[in-house]
Amino acid sequence: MTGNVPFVAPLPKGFFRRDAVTVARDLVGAAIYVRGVSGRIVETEAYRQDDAASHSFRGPTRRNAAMFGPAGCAYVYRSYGLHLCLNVVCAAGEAVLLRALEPLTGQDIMTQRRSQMPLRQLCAGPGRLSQALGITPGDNFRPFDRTDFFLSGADHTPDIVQGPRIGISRATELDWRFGQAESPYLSRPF
DNA sequence: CTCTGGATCCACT
DNA sequence: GTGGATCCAGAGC
Repeated sequence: MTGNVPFVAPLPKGFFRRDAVTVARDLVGAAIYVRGVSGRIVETEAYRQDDAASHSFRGPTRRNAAMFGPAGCAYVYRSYGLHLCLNVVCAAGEAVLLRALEPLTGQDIMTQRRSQMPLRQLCAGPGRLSQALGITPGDNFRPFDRTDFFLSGADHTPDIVQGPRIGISRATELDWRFGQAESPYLSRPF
């Protein structure tokens, strides 16, 4: 296994203010730092306003307000009444769902938060990822612009695979799920 | 106001 | 592979 050393490469200005599909692809291989723990992003999904599977499809509401806020901020929502899911806001009404990480630092903390789950499953899924990172509803709207809440560019360009998004019932024909090829930390194989 | 169905995870069979 | 947990936003009346 390689790449267990954290890296920091600030993303270019305007990186997030783009099409969510482009950002979703470009975030594979990037790293996320949240309050002392970090991971490499190995799986993402894009959601756009012209996309029947997106929370933003029918325009701004109270829940999806962050999706219409500044690019580069978090959109956090509760799923199935239990889990939290973490997105990064892109262009207006668009966001990238972070679906899986390869744990980098703070593995002990993440393991504790995740009830001693094995490394491979620590961040393999949007709810698991949010729990491992300690994301709360209070992180909704939070900009990724601090050392303890940050998104870094990739330290190398991984091979990318893509396919249909998971767990949706509309717009299933769109291949807007992106992953790092052959990563053992994916929520599901492609 | 009521009703429905999730951008999920986990335990169990 | 299946079903339960758990709850609230959004839609419709």
